[in-house]
Amino acid sequence: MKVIGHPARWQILNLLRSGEECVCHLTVALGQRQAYVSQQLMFLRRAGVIVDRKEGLRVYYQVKDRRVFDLMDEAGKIAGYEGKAEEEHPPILANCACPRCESQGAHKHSI
Amino acid sequence: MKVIGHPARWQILNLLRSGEECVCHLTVALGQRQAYVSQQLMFLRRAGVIVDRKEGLRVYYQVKDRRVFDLMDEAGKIAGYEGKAEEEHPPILANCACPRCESQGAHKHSI
DNA sequence: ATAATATATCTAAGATTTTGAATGTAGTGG
DNA sequence: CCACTACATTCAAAATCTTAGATATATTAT
Repeated sequence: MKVIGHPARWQILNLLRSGEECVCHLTVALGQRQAYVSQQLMFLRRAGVIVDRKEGLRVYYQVKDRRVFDLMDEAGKIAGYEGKAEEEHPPILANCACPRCESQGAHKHSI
Repeated sequence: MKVIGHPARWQILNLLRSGEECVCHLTVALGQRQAYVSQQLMFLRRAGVIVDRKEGLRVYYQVKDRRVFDLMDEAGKIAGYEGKAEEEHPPILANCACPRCESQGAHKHSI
């Protein structure tokens, strides 16, 4: 319960709506230090909300039970949080070096 | 969010599933000091989850938006909390002096 | 007005959570 | 083996939350 009642954690979970993401991506998306994000991920992992999958150097996280999203939507609605949650997770970040973001839209050859 | 992620508050909300209850009833039901219960009620009130109605000396509370119960049920299910929430709110307490409890089942003339 | 009852609020100590800083570990490439 | 990268963990200070104790307010009765 209190697991998701935390801004950074809530944000992380929203980012995981579209599927699994690597720590580096989440770090860029949150605009926080890596250690901090890792801490929150540890919290969520220990609470059994997310699971990790290692692939080489990278670690990918995804939610264990997608019903948490329903819960978040419900909570959002009750709190009168108008912004439809489904839209707040841009899967591609311009300044992210993770594989997914690198491959797509990586036209940053400007200045 | 963190509003309901608190044992006493969660309990209070469960007690309010059956409708409005007075503070004295909630106090007996929780087995806590009156001031403590009142504090939690203040918390819930300020968070906009419950509303109060005064009637003479008594103050009755009820939830503002019953969808919080759906939220609680959802959360309970996800957390694997088997006990079906609907059953944990005995409306009548033997040792409660509030009007509702006094009127009914007040046969406590035994030892 | 005084007393009694039901509930509310204030305060501060204690407990917990959050956050930053430093450091540790595990894969990968040279 | 050494260096590097991506991530994890530990530790402690700072912020926040919880709770007990004392006290205040409002309503009713005398």
